[in-house]
Amino acid sequence: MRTTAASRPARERLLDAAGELFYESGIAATGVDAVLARAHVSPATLYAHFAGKDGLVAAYLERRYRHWQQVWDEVLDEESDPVDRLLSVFDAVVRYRRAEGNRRGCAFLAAATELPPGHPGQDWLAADSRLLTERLHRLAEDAGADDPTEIADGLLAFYDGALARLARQAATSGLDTGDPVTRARRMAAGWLAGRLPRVRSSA
Amino acid sequence: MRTTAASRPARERLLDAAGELFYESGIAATGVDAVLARAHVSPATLYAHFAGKDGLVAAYLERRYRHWQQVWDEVLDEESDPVDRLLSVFDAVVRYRRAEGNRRGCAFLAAATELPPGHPGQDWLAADSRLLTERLHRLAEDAGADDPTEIADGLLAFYDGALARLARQAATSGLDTGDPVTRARRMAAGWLAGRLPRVRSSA
DNA sequence: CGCCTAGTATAACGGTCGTTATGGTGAAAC
DNA sequence: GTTTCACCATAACGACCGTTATACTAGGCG
Repeated sequence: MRTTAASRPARERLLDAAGELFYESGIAATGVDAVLARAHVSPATLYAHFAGKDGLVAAYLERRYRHWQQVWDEVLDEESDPVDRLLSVFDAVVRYRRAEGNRRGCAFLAAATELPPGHPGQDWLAADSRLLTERLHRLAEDAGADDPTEIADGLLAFYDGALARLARQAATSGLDTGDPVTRARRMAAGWLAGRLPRVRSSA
Repeated sequence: MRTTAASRPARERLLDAAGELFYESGIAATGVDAVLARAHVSPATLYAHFAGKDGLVAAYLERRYRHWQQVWDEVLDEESDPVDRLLSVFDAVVRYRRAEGNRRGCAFLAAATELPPGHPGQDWLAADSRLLTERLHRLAEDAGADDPTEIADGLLAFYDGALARLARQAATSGLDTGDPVTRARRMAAGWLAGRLPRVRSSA
């Protein structure tokens, strides 16, 4: 193997470039040529590793999904209080976004509006939704909620609200009331307070 | 003028077709040819009425903005209770969406992720955000809120959450807990309850 | 050495994009 | 009745899209 002067292999360079460009400029708006140029990869190599652009898009979403899940896992391991564990989804978003400079909003929300119905990347959007609902449901059970489904669904409403606000901010760029995610966490904490059997006050 | 056998003039036919296709299939994914074919309009006519596709997109967003504002006005005229007037934004969305068959999510949220930064349609996205924040702020003042900015921002969080959920549903298509907008209204009403000086219970 | 692998560079493919040009047509205005 | 205006249909434009083909090259390994 060559890997071109001790750099990373072509497949990872492609994923790096795709992750940067798809996220920054949108999936549809980013041409294959731009990804190839940024990754310093020839067209033949791309199509040897992925099933065309759609395959690259799916791999890009898969990578983001796994990374996001991993960050949430880490945050979750640091929390012991059941309520804090429920609210950890907001802390995970804060940490996830900080790692890439807090620019733009949720890649999955953007992809949900960009990808056509049959696209292979849709599987990872569904996986993201499933991860959110199932994990929140389980954490609500652990917190002793009477109706875990309602708790999970309510928290998801706050979560989605924060993500949509981030997407809106990109266009508005006006005066904002701080970080939408932090604000959503605060509102969710208040909403949760009266709704769980026994609550220790959370940070 | 011809207007082609008693049908509507070409400009309105173009806006009708664009409104249908842009909303249904996305702005970037819809070619000019598709709009022309649906509107039964020749290319020269389009470019005589609009400044290219970008101009048509901006006009499409402007039309949606004005219609949305008008629906909200109507709903607002029917409400007298200050709290109901604050929550009218959710009722307006329900009515607005019902008029077009409840398909897909918010066109402005989708456009916010699709349009590049300098696009002429961005003005209408900003106008939408401004309408929401300013009107909610004024309604919060009318309701006698101590901190109208906080009330308006909180309601906007519920509102954005409902829209993002709609966008997510298009991809997930799983079992849903009823209409996200109605659910957001219920949560917002509960959130509002303890936060305003005097509250009559609202429907 | 010779083979294989993973990669390179360049070029072309057919298709579609947004846009413009050309020439024609029917109805209203003068 | 001629002009004028709004619109039509068709075709072409250059640019870019995603994709494939061709030919070449540098290490790893037997």
